[in-house]
Amino acid sequence: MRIGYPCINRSIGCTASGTFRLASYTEERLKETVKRNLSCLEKILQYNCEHAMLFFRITSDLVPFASHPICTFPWQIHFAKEFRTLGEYIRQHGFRISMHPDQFVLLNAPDEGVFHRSIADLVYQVKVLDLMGLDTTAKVQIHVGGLYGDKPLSMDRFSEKYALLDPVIKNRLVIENDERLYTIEDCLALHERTGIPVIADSFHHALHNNGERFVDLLEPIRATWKTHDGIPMVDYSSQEPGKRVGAHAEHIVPEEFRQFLLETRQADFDIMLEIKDKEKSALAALGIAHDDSRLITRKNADA
DNA sequence: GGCAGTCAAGTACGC
DNA sequence: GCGTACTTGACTGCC
Repeated sequence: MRIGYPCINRSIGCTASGTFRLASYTEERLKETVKRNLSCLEKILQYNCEHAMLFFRITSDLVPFASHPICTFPWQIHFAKEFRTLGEYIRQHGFRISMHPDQFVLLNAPDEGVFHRSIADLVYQVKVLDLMGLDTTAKVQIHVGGLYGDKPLSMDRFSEKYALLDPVIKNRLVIENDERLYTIEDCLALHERTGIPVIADSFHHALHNNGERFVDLLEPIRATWKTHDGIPMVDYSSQEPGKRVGAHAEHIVPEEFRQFLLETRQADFDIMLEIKDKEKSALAALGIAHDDSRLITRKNADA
């Protein structure tokens, strides 16, 4: 078990998500921004290494507009060396890496344009992981997509579109349950039809489910991850008090997290803490999990 | 320097 | 049918 947080580190004073307005796009601007982002990503990984946080989600903004037609600059070639160096660092220290395209990536969209733009974005995200030389345990997680007024049909369309994907994308893609439309059970059903691994979000599951307990789904979920996929990834969060139902917490709730570790103790997986104060909660989580036998520490990861 | 409006992309839903 | 929420940080223009 590794523990980590997504995309942003609030402690180190830089961001790997720097971007700019489409209207101010220039090749120069892109180069400067990507250079800064990659340099900051290196700092974030160093910070994570020092604190034994070995799971990290890389921001989709690492290369702004990478999948937009305006971006014709060969960033893959220009920054190949930087990506390779980052990848070496990641492998050397035993990090697990994920990426998460945002809501606009919809494989099951009936609109062909939306579908093709989604493919373009997946190509970009997979390319980032490939340039780093990471194996297929590094994943790109997406949601099933929209309902489009007919859920069974929209699930059929997901399977059909998934079948069309390049193996390079398929090897990295995993599907996640969401809080309103598709449950873990829906994702498991899609796994049966496509072979795609299922990444569970425990918080989304609490808000939208088919009556099953989260712990009872861990074994069926684990079975969707093959050896080359690595152990399952799990997204974890809790409710921010007083906010809309589904709003992610500002801080980890230690007692809740301790209970989560206890309930799931028979399963092994990597935990992504989707909590707003990022590395701060991840540090707290590591403290809570320090005597959990599943936890991979920096020492045994380096060894 | 600080603030508020806005940002590539889509869908669901209420009116 | 249309506007807004969703979710989010950060860019950008304006004061």
